[in-house]
Amino acid sequence: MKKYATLKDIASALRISTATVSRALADRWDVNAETKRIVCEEAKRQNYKPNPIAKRLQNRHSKTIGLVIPEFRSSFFPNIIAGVQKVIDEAGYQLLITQSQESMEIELRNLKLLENNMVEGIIISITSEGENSDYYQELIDGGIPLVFFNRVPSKILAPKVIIDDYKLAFFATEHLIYNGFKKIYHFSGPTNLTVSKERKRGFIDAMKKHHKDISENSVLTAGVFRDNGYNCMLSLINKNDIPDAIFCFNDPTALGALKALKNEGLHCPDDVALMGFSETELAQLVEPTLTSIEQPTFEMGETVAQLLLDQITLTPPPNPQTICLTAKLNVRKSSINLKMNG
Amino acid sequence: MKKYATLKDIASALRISTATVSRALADRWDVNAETKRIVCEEAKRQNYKPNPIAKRLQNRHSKTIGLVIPEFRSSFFPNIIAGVQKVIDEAGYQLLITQSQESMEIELRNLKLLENNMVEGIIISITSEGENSDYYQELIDGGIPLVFFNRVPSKILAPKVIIDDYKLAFFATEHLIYNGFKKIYHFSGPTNLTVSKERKRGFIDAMKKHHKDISENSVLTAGVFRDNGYNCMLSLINKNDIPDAIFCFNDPTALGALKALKNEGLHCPDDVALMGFSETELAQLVEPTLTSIEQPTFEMGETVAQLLLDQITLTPPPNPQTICLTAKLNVRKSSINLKMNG
DNA sequence: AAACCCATTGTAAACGATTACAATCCGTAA
DNA sequence: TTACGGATTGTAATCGTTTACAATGGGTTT
Repeated sequence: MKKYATLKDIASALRISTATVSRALADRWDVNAETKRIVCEEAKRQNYKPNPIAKRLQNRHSKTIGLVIPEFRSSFFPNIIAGVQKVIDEAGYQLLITQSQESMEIELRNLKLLENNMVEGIIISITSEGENSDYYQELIDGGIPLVFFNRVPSKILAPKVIIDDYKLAFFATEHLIYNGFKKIYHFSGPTNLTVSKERKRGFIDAMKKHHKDISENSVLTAGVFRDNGYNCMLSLINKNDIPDAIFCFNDPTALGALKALKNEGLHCPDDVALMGFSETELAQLVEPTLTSIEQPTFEMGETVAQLLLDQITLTPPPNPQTICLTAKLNVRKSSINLKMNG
Repeated sequence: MKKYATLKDIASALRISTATVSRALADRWDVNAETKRIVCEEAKRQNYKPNPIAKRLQNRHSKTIGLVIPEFRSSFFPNIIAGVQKVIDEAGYQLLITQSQESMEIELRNLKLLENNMVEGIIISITSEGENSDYYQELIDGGIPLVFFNRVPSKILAPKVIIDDYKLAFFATEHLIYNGFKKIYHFSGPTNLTVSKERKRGFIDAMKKHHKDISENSVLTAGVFRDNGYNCMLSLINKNDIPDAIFCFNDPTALGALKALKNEGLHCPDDVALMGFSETELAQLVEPTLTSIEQPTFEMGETVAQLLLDQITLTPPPNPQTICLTAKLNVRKSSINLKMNG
């Protein structure tokens, strides 16, 4: 019936106390060398494995941290996970990964699941649906530090790792302007996300700076998925309101737009130039290759993990800071003005 | 100092025993309604959350299962995770996800990590590097059931979920043959993986059946990554040994080959037709779109999870069975013979 | 010989929850 | 009045491990 051998089993087999067995296995100085040998032998014989649950109950920390990400279908989040894992591993912590699938409800369930597993902290990028702000705050108040990255909530005071979405969107837009495109549109992300707002603001300010026409039609709310970009592009085509270039919220929406163009017999960048954001692996594989902003994903993972570890291990925990990483623009074929550059 | 409120805290605040508190919170019949009310009130006031670790220690199971996958950069494994998660969730279990990054060493570390977390079973797809067979057996013998999918070990007796790689590789090859391609090559996977062997066998048998030339040059060992396909293709081009069509081990290698072709100014399918396997999302996005075998990933996840739950919950556990799911061939542009079909 | 130290081991409490069993109180039937 | 049953609560053991403290026994010092 019993699956595991316990300290008690070893102790009774050797007719000594569990305390001695525990000490022997921990290789403590205050136990006889010969006793150690015998205990270790018996432990091996019984295939003893310490019960980590009992250990945790004893020393009251799980050495585990939780991760909540919206999805891992694009290469963006997996790369971040790799960075997180590296730092976490080195610190002797374990990582519990969950996936919210862009749903607030699943996110909430995941947070509770992690809480139930007594994680010592949580790293999270919020869903495109919105924030469970109340629960974030509850967790923090309850002693479980949260650290946000990429998609961060506005109202919560906590460490965050982001890139300067505003500046990069500004650059991206200027890139399109400098390339000679006239009618430039923006497919923006979910309205409730800060990143969406920032990128949109960057777009608008860049357009204004260069005195480009900008109407209410210039910005369309798309979303985060490929379908969103596809539908947006399609609606523009149907309205026959076709821009020279589009700065898309992210790569999936840009790829969706690209697909719509192809389906309707239009060409990129000849008819419509496209530009993505966040640099998924696909950007280099599609035809034409996609201009995009490359975020330092691995580094972002490392940074956010380190911030969380600081919250957990340092006393008192450092004040929440927002770290802003730099990203870079990768120019590829999808944004090159053929009319202008030959 | 103390982070969490415990039963004892509530008990002493109300001057009753922890037993009563425990029973009240569990909403048991044998406790006074008024007491229940008071206890619940006090619990809320102190923000009491039951300690799951203590619970686990008590009832001696973690209600957690582990998952080890090689990577989640392609959409293949993420889809499987979604299927697993659905079944697991419904059964009231939790999922601990780990990533072996195609490394035997990391896989071993992950297995130990899961073991230390007292998972009640493990779902695993082995790395392309090889199998930790001895440890798999040790875990199984130690009472932690393993269930394999997709990439399965040959020597271990355990439930498995696969597709009929042989048959599908056979079909895939025939598809190329029927399309009129003459010189057909195969980029095979890592030699130690069963799937590699099976797909290769399917390829060879199909070629033989149709009396196609097949030399030792016809099969090149590539690997699982895009780079592997790229390098293989490049070496063929450099040797000027260019086939009409290539049946690739998987989509990444096919995409790598595609990239090499493009770089060298060759065209697909005009010069070389390509065919992938396992159907990542990318297949439909690249130019030309990639013919591939579509595996029922979500269903595979559901199936493998159910097999594991059976092992855990049923007594006696059912005999290990190997379930073979069916897959389908999605014909796209990369394998259409333009010379033949106009 | 008394006092003390050192090495080694055991005892028992603790971590937070659950639960078999016993105990208490009150009302009611005999 | 006694005894019994039901409702409610408490006591204490248990899960597997760690650890403060006490205990033992032998050797050394004075």
